[in-house]
Amino acid sequence: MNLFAEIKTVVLEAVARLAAEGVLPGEPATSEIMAGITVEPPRDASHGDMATNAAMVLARPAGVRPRDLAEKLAPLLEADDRIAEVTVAGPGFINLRLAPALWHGVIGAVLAEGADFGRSKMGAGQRVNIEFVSANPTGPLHVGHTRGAVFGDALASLLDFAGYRVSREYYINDGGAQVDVLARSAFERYREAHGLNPEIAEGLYPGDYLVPVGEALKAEFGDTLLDQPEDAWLEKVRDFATAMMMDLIRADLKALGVVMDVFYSEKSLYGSGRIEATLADLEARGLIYQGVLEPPKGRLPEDWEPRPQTLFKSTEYGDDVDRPIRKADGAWTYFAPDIAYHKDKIDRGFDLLIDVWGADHGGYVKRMKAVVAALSDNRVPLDIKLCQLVKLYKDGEPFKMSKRAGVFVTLREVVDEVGADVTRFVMLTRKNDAPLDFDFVKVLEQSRDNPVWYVQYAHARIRSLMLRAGEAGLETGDSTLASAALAGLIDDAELGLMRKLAEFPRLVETAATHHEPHRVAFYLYDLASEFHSWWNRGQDQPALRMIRDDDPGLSRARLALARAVQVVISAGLGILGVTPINEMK
RNA sequence: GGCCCCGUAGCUCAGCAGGAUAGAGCGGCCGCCUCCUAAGCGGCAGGUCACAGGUUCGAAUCCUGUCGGGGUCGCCA
Repeated sequence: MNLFAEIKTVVLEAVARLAAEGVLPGEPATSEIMAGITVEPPRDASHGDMATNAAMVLARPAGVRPRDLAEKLAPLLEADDRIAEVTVAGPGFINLRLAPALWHGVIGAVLAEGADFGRSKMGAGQRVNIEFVSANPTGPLHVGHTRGAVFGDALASLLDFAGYRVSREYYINDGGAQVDVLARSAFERYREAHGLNPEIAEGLYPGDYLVPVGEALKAEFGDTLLDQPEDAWLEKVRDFATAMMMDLIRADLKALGVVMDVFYSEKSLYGSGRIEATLADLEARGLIYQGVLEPPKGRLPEDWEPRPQTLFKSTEYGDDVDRPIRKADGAWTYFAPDIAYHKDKIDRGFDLLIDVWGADHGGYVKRMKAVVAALSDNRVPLDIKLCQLVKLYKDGEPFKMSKRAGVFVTLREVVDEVGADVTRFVMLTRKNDAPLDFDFVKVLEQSRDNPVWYVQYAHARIRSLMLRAGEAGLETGDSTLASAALAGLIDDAELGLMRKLAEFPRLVETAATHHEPHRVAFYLYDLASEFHSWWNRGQDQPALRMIRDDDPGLSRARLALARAVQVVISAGLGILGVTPINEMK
């Protein structure tokens, strides 16, 4: 149920009737113009429950004045039972006040639909591939990855809720030089496991998370690799260590509540002919050539020298320069397998691709979009969401990470310290492209400026309320509450809360179209705020208390509203992957 | 220098598909617990939405330019 969509159809029908009666002269409104018609909550609640800009949008093509058109639309709208009052305001807004019963109906819808309230068919079953995390398999996930993991996972849930068929995917960078470095690093730990002194040379991974890998290598291979030249052991050790790192990463993700549908190996592309075939495809379109790039503008790198190389003509699709796909030594750049990988996603039939990257990869957005546009003949959109840095604090003090010493704050440490639910919610309290401050102390604080706690508190309060109601002899089952007579809910706080609940389905759709799960978190904060406010009105005015010993009917109505709030909080948290709590500790 | 992101209250940030008098939290000041969780609520103060143009009936929102902050810039991923 989406009340805004429902009322919008009323508006559109009224417009159609005017058109049929010839009241809309001039050119017939195009579908583009019609799409500009909105039905929204007005910014100022005193204007009414909903406002539509229909008259202002249609006035120009019709060649009439907005207010005149609004005056003609008004009586048609007022004729509908669901609309109690229509006023024309400002430059031509039509403000609608809905019949209270309509708001009351929201409560019924929430209680009937439960966790599915707000679920949308917007996506129409389109298939979406969301690739996220995709960290190099060379060590445990750290905080930066955590943000991407939470964002991608919540976005996936959001799109699923909005009616898309979603696949969560992780691209394993197991084909490049970094996994050879991993192998060499692990080999030193293998030597260490045999009682030898490891030589962690500059450029190797020093972290002691490789110590168990060394032990495991010893268990697997005994001492058979010890005196062998690198050629003999590199591949074995690399595959072994990569597999162990992926186990580690999978476990880290699981601790955060993230489960991937697909792990896609970069290495699997090598030797399969897929890279060559994809590049041949591009070549057939005239998009691959040998050429010499202009040096970058401005400050020239020290070792710059013009060099002919194999280039992809990404400028054909909006990039700034063409991009190399082979290194000087003839090996592929990382871009080449990435092209093949995205081609594979297109071939698997997805209608929409989403990549979630760290902001430091921003320079690669254009070339990736260019290649997907080229390979899909502009049919498959690719949206790339960049996640900004996470800055760590401990009670206001910046928390330094030293990557060189292999000391960095891992996903696991964050989750162990504050829990997966808190981690997830906090990671979504900023837009993805804004930097995020994460304070280990403040995220656990129990105060209003900690949104996680504040939202959870509302949920727990309602739980507590239901227990109280039960003790007072009131039935609190959903079916009982769903049949409550709601006409007594007329206080501003109550109507406001119902309006807020009615916004949820619409919010889900906007958040989904923008690929912005943080909007759900902000909505929940607002909803919680309105609930706390309502609660406290009962503190000030006993007549507004939710449990009224003298009026079981009204109590039931208010409990139904409270329960509906709880259900929507729970549904919203569900999208974010956060478990609602029932009791504050 | 090129490209990308950002610039909204003292601070941290929202701003819904361009809509009416721009919002919240923190900090400051003033109130509310014999009462369902005061871990909360209400109120007051605080803004040239970086700046200048443009499109529009209407711009914090879209376009161009300037300034400021961050990221990134062939053979790392």
